[in-house]
Amino acid sequence: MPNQGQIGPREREILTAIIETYISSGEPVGSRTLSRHNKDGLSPATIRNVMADLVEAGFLEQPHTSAGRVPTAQAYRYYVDQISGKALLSPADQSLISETLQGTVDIQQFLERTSHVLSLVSSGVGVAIANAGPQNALEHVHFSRQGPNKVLAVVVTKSGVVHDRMMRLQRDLTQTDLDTASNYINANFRGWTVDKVKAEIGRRIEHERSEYDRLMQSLRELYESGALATSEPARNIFVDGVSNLVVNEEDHERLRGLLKTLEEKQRVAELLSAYLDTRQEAVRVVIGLEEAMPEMRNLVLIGAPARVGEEMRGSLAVIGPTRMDYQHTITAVSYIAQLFDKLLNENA
Amino acid sequence: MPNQGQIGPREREILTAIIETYISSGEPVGSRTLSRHNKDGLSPATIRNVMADLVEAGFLEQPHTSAGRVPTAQAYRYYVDQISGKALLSPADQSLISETLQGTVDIQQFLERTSHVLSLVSSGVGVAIANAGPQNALEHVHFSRQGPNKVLAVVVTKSGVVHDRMMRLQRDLTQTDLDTASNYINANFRGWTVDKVKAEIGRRIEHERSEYDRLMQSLRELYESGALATSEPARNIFVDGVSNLVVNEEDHERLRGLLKTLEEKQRVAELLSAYLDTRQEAVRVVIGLEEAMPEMRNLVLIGAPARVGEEMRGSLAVIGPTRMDYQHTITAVSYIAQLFDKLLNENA
DNA sequence: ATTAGCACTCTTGCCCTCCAAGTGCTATCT
DNA sequence: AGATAGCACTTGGAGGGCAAGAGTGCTAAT
Repeated sequence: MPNQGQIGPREREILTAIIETYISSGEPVGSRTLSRHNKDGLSPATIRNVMADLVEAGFLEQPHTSAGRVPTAQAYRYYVDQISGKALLSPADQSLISETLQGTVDIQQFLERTSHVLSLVSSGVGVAIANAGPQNALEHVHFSRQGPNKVLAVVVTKSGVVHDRMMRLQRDLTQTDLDTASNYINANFRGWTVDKVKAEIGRRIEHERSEYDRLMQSLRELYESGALATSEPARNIFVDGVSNLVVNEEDHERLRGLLKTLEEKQRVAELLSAYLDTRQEAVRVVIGLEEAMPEMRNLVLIGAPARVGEEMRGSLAVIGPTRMDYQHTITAVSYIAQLFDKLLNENA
Repeated sequence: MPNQGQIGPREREILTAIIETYISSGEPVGSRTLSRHNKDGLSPATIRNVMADLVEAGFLEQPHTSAGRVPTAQAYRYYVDQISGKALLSPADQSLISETLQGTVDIQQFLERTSHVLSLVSSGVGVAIANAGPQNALEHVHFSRQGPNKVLAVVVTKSGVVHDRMMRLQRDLTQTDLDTASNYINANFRGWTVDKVKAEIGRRIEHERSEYDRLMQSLRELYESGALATSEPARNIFVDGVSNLVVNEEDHERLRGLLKTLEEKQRVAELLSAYLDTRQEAVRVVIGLEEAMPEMRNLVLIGAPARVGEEMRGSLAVIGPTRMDYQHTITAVSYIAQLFDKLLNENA
């Protein structure tokens, strides 16, 4: 990080102007155009001098000798730090967001709409994830016999997430067996976290070896078929607005790779969890995304964790081009993150 | 349709050769190259004559005067009719497909994997839909109180589809109220189709006006909150492999529009339901997709209905470029459609 | 009926030139 | 000393001309 100290007020102003011009135009910005569009009448020559310094300090680079300057990742980083927390969301966007999110019936739908509206108000891809971690408290389970050896397990957690799972058992259990089992689980373990329930049931069926206890046999059967697995992560990952990325990407091969990655929702989830700390409160802007995934060069992640209910946490983010309206997007993400908790408690 | 009769065996052979060459090369095919690559040593001049006839008959067109010929939609149509039912799926693909689909736990997952594998074996977008029409027979319902005025409704149909829905009621019902209601519904209506159940409950609560019947009040409350709505169609539509389309599309604006449409799964569903008759048995190839959706120019739909269980029907399809390996894709779609019923009955 | 020949058309790639935009440097101004 | 004006230099992109390649239609010959 050379010459960080050289950033005085004049340099900062010019750097900001360059970045904003570049964001809106998409083309390398030169000293002349900048001097024209900028209100304070600095001459091109002066600006050139400052630009040279900024190149030196690592904030700008030039595609080739006689072209304008383009902001580097470092410049975006600096810019984002400068503007953070300054903006207001337009009333239009506010109402678009709250109208879209109002009246959702469950978390999945809420996440889906969140990702959608994120992609609408930004120029990037909207992502919304519920970290369906096993830390969720059990509300109740329900088993229902669907046919010979076929059982449907429904696991509901306090936060309102539903996991349904059709299973094939080794042995055929009657509906009465199943009801006995679910009553047992609900009576004993309501409020426990799902993984603790799982562990405890495992312990009990291990301990209670008597082959003649019908309940224990049923439990064992259900346990071994994975009745309590809540991990179907792909169901709780929503990605929307991929088409937004088409505009800024000229290289077909790269675009294809990018879309492919975004289609593998699991990888998107990894990305978020790598960069978003669920304990942090504010919006986070990650600028060098290509370090984690090379196909994501020139993309930034603007994300925030979101608390839902008591225990359940989620993340939401926009993945968009470095050339994006940071101010607007950051504000939008922050706004939705704040709504998250409130709306879900209201509606669900 | 002018001059359809002009298609003799010679013309047909040449037309087929042109189409296949064009599919594999992607460039307008001229008489010279065709005469070289085609085993029967016809001279370019002869081929030119035939080509002229084929242009006349509407099977070919030339982008400009001195370029080769390109097949028209009519040509693809003809070609597909010729080759239908001729091919075998490669063992590699067969095992890829069955390995992917084996071990699925529920319909959603099955559909998801189907769309994925369809996109893998073709050069297009894989689509799988469960027509969660209200014609499904009710297996049982289950209501569970999640908090003040908050109720989770789970509706399970015979075919194993689960609809869960978090509702907000006007009045607060106790879990006992809810259990009474669900027992009532399960005892009286098991096996009915969901829409008939809905209609009948509507009739009964209308008829039984006594305000003092607690059960009826609960039912009314649940009914009015939409407890029996099974229509969250977007949950049962899976689209995968959009990135495949990037390769063949050079115009960014069109590509963007296309992706946008594909992201609106509802529209994809409309497309399938417009062109696929669930009563038909075989694979259907639709060639002029732009008639229904202008952004889908140069795309074809290769789809088939799929029966699942008894009543439940679904559709699966590939949406890909006109320039695709028809033989291969048709066979794959047909193969998976046949597997559909079998696998789901086995596993679920 | 098929083919060979030929003149014609059209696209593509290439090279060349010109031009606009931008730069760095130096001399000058305040 | 900082800001500006002037100037020579660089570079990518747009446009024009040119030759090559591929393809066509037509006519005449087999």
